[in-house]
Amino acid sequence: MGISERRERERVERRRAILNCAKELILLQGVERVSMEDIAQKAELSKATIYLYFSGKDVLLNEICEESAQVFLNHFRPLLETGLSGIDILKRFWRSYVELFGSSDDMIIIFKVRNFLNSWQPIILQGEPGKSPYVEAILGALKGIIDQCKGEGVFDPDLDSTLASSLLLSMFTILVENAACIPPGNPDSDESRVQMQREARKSPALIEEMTKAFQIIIRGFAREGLDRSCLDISAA
Amino acid sequence: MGISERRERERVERRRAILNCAKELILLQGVERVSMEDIAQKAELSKATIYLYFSGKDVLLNEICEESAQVFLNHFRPLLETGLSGIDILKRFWRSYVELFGSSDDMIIIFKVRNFLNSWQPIILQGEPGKSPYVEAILGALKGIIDQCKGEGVFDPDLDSTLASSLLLSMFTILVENAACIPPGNPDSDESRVQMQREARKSPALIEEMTKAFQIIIRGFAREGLDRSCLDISAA
Amino acid sequence: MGISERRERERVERRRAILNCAKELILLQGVERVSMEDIAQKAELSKATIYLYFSGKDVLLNEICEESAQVFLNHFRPLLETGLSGIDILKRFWRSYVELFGSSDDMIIIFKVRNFLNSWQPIILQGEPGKSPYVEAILGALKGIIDQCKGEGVFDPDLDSTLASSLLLSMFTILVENAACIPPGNPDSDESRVQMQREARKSPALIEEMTKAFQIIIRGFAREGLDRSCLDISAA
Amino acid sequence: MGISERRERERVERRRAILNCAKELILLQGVERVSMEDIAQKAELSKATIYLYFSGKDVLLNEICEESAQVFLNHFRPLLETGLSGIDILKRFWRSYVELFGSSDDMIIIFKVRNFLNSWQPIILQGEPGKSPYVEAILGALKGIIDQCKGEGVFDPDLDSTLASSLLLSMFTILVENAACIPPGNPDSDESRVQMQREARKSPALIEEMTKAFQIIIRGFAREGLDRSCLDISAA
DNA sequence: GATGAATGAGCATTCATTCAT
DNA sequence: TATGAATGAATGCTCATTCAT
Repeated sequence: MGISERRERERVERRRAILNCAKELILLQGVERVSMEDIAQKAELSKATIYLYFSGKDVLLNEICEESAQVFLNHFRPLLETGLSGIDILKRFWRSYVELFGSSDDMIIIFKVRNFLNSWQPIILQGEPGKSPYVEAILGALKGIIDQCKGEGVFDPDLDSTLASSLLLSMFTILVENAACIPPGNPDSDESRVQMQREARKSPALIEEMTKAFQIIIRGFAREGLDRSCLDISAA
Repeated sequence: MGISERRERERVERRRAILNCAKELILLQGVERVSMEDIAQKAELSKATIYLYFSGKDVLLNEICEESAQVFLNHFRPLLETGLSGIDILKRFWRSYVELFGSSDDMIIIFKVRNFLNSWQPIILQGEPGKSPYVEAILGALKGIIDQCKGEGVFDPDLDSTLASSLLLSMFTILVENAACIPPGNPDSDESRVQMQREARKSPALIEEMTKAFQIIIRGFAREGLDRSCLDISAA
Repeated sequence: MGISERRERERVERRRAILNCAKELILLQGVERVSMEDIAQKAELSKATIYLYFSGKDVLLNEICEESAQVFLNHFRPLLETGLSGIDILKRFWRSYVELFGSSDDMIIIFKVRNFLNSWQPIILQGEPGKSPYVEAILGALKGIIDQCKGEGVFDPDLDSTLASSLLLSMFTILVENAACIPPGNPDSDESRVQMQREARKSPALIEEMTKAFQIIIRGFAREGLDRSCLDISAA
Repeated sequence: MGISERRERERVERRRAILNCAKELILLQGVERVSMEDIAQKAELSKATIYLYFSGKDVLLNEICEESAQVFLNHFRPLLETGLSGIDILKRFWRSYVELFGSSDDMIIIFKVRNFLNSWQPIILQGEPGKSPYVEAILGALKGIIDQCKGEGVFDPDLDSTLASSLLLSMFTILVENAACIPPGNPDSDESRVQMQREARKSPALIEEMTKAFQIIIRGFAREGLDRSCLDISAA
């Protein structure tokens, strides 16, 4: 009776297992160094089995990206309906980012994979719409927040919100790329290197650095003459 | 006596020839699609000969990057000794960037290759120092300009100039990546696609877009309360 | 009692369903492009189930061929007991072939699959006898007709009827292979391509071409000095 | 001085060696079972090296076919300029075929590979002209001979020479396919199987069989009422 | 100094077949 | 009886790098 449900559950779990292995490897070696072979080995499956769950490498990578994007989206989406001011939403959006950045690998994954998949395509304006709905939802949400800030007189009314959200996202990408190679020490093993990176991402110094960068961009968005204190990210 | 000099000169020329061929191919196909085979063929040399001049592909790419960085550096370095104010230097630095961006391929090369090489290394804190002196010199110069702006009370005194220069450079990278895929038309051939991109890079719309992005970052750097008009990039 | 019969009936029907799906796919994609996966999907069964009915791909294909051969056989077998002269039987045999060729896909199936299966086995002397009884029955009937024609003084008494029937069958194979790639137009979809081919097989031009080829072979079989008019296929 | 010549010679020899290995394997296992890996192994080279000489598998196979076609062409081309009657040329053409069939593997190769390459394309009317010049030259020559026979009143004036040459070539293909699997014995090894086949191709029985088939087709081409003795292939 | 030749290791993808349930 | 899941073995192809000449 529950047999098909169990099957379905197992299938979903296996899917997740593969995705997790792939994520792990991406963190370990970088997207461009991960092969289907590697993923299969890590997942203790045959290569062919991977293709049972994902029709191709690009699909798998996109799925990974989407999964992480969904995590991010779920993490900050509630903010959008709080009735808060745009700048407050943006501040909390940032806090979400930093939190996830420290506590999970998802932020690293999103931007690393995205950067790889789109290495010869613009980050925004993907060819086929709907292919990466969650990533696009993040972009859309970000743009919405910026527009709200403009509407509320916090951001420069002449600010191009498409450009602005693109800039922000790009900044995230760069922060991720930088963060991904922070530990300069001698990693005993691959596993430990990932662990070191995870630790490093929680370091107050790094977070402060990142926040500074974000702060700069936000200030750049601001309306002329605005009292800067209301942009202060560190403040609650 | 002049024989060894001629040898050396020829060697340098050959080096440059290889680098130029590689550049051309990078523009034509994108960094990740260029193989040593391609470069050798274009340079009308054997693959093995390439290895006589460059110990490996990464070294070759780094050198390419360096060469373009040198061009850029030479282009704006005179500015540094003009005795102008920091912000004026920065404005002219930007103009240099835009000029070169439109007239030569070097800006594309620098950032495309850099982005490729460092896809698993930090843009800033490279492992072995001194490996990319020209790129670092640009970074240094940029940092110097920012420091000067800080000193002159134009930029926020708390601005982390290392971070700031890194941010700027990252922004350049993104602009380049975006610009690289602008022509959405039907390229008849690879050659014509490169040509289309070259044309596109001169388009006022693109330059305006880029300038907006730069402007945002600069505003983000500014000291609180500063009259924004003095940051206006478009102004002379 | 009726239960096991129903079981058996269902089994037979399922078998046929699988065979029909496979046939469809063969027409759609060509024998060499059809995988067990495709067949299973089309039959709305699992791959493993297919193996419950057929011990392997080659057995399945052979069965397909047999089924079509049976259709052909049933179509022309009544002729054999009509008491007609050999040459008249042969003419009607040909008419049967052309009719089936135009109206069903069986002729295409027989010869395409046969050609594929035997690409490394002789068409005639198969290893294990009795493996393809219907195909052999066709060959046998053909041989019988030719022998009758010999007996009736229409065909060369020295004609090797085994060779002759083999030649005829080979000719059919070639006609099928040629016919399979007739529509040079732009097929909107696989389905429409099959439809186009079905239409094309009814075209008078193609039938005339095929008849010419058949006529040539028949003339080659004829007894020396025979009045050719009695070999005229087009005549009733 | 002769160094580059030696290089070139070696290159040509290597090319030939690869082609010969591939031919051997085709005879041994059939075209469809031969992989680039197999060829490399047999040639005692790495797979990559094969790609140094042939840009792809299809190119390699086509080359093999062309080489054999060239052998055939060179073998019978002198006939075309002898001023002989069409039917005499055809007879000698046939003798060329039989001779080569017995003494070399080329006839087997041509028709096996051709049959494979064109498994879903018509034998005649290839897509891109000039891709297989030698094969096309053979077809053309055959058509020319048939036309000459028509002109000389030996063949039916209504004979469609394109169809006729296609039929002949198809017959050759079938003879080859059949001959390729003649030895029904137990081959001790792959090598010995090929050897057995080579022997079998010289057997008078097989040659007689083939000649009969050819004779039938030729008779089918003949003008009505023609004295058959002049078509006798066995006669000088 | 230059190069033709060679290659090992790798990659994404496919497919007939098996087996526990 | 039926199947979901798994896989081993291929397959065509690429590329940075090496080395004898």
